[in-house]
Amino acid sequence: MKVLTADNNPETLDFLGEILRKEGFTILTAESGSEALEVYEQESPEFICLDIMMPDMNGYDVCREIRKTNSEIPIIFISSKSEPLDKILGLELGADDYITKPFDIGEVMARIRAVARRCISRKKPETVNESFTMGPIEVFPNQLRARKGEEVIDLSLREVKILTILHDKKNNVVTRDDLLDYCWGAHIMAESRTVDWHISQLRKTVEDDPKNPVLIKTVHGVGYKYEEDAA
Amino acid sequence: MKVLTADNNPETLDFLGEILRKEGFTILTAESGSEALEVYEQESPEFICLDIMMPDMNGYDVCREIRKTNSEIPIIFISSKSEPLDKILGLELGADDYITKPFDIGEVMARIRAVARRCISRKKPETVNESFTMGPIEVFPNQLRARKGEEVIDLSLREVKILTILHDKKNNVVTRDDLLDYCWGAHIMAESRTVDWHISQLRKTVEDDPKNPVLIKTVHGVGYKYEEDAA
DNA sequence: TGCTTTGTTAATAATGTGATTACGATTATC
DNA sequence: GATAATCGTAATCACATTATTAACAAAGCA
Repeated sequence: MKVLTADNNPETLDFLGEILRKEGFTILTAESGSEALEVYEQESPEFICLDIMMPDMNGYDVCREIRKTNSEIPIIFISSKSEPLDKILGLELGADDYITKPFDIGEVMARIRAVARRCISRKKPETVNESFTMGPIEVFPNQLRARKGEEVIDLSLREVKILTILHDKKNNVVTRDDLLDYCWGAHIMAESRTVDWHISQLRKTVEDDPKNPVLIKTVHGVGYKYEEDAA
Repeated sequence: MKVLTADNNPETLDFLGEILRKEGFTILTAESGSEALEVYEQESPEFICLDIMMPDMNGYDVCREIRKTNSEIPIIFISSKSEPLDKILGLELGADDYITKPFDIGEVMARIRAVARRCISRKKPETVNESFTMGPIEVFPNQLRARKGEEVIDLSLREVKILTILHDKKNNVVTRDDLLDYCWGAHIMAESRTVDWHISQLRKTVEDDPKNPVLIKTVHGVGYKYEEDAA
């Protein structure tokens, strides 16, 4: 498993890295916030340990940046900032744990394992060709694609998520709140007509006749649903 | 969300409970390890906070016991044992976090939220196709549908709620106020013939002969009722 | 019978929905 | 590096659906 550790102190980096390597991890390092982001982009680590006080970009911002596009990857802060408010901020930014320096290396490992257990073990095997069918279309979630007859439809991540949850909850009504929770993340700022807009867009690409949707039916006053047996 | 907190100190329990309640959680408490297990079995909480030093069964053992059958439920230790080895043990037993007393309540909340974010949000949306039967019809609340023989009837959310409460209180009279409370929300403005109208509409779709209702009988001067054994 | 309660209809009000448009942020292209 | 294209979000409007109310007819009860 590839672990990215970012800390402006090379010694800490070495120390942590050595221990982690012994545990069987592959280590990527960064000595600044922006370097951390670069490595993240290029190497796609599966786990991130972040210091907070780093030159040119602090750990909070790195976390915020990563969480914009990736709510899955486990992030742990390891910082000498030990005030409760610092910890709260870190955790609210979407980190999974916050460890203060000086740390006990055993505890760090235990915490990393605890977080990894939660995040990694749950990861479903990413078979590229996984698919499910919804009436006339076949959706390939990992490819962000769908196929309708001969036609290939490119989908955005969000659209795939919407289709996925509708498919998972087939025949049941899915409320807008549910959709926001599952497709956007529970903590989005405002609920508006955003969901409607996306459904509308989706219907344009997916439905044969967007005016008379077959796949995504609207349930007035409640939400949307997909009916499996709409023959 | 139901949270079980176990601590042998009632004051800690009260303190934590109060805060958690303010955050919108439903609180279950236990003052000993065995009590915690009992409550866990009976109430199926979705989140557990465990003290370690408790009479008759310590938190480690409670955690171990629960993890034997449930690797999903988030567990957090909140203990005054602050040695790294204690923390490591707790985390290796399958806990998701370990907080030492005295704790900062904000940090505790942030950590609970962080863990919950991971564990709960990932929960697979389950398709629950529950149903109940009322005489000749079968109602699927989550689908906003009913089936009468071969016929499928689409229902509005309100209609489903009306049917549900009538079914729940079978053979008892449900007053209009009850219906307003349950189907509209306790604080609505309207106190009028609105209920009657909805019942009327419902009978049209649901009853074979709306003039001679079988499912929804009116009880003059009181309200409506559904009789289970109206053969 | 006389009074109250309930059922039904239709008019009106309230709200939900989807298309269009516009905007900001990010990414791609030159 | 500046400009254009794209994507997600927000705001708005027109339209459709649903809810509420009033009015009156019908039914229940004393």
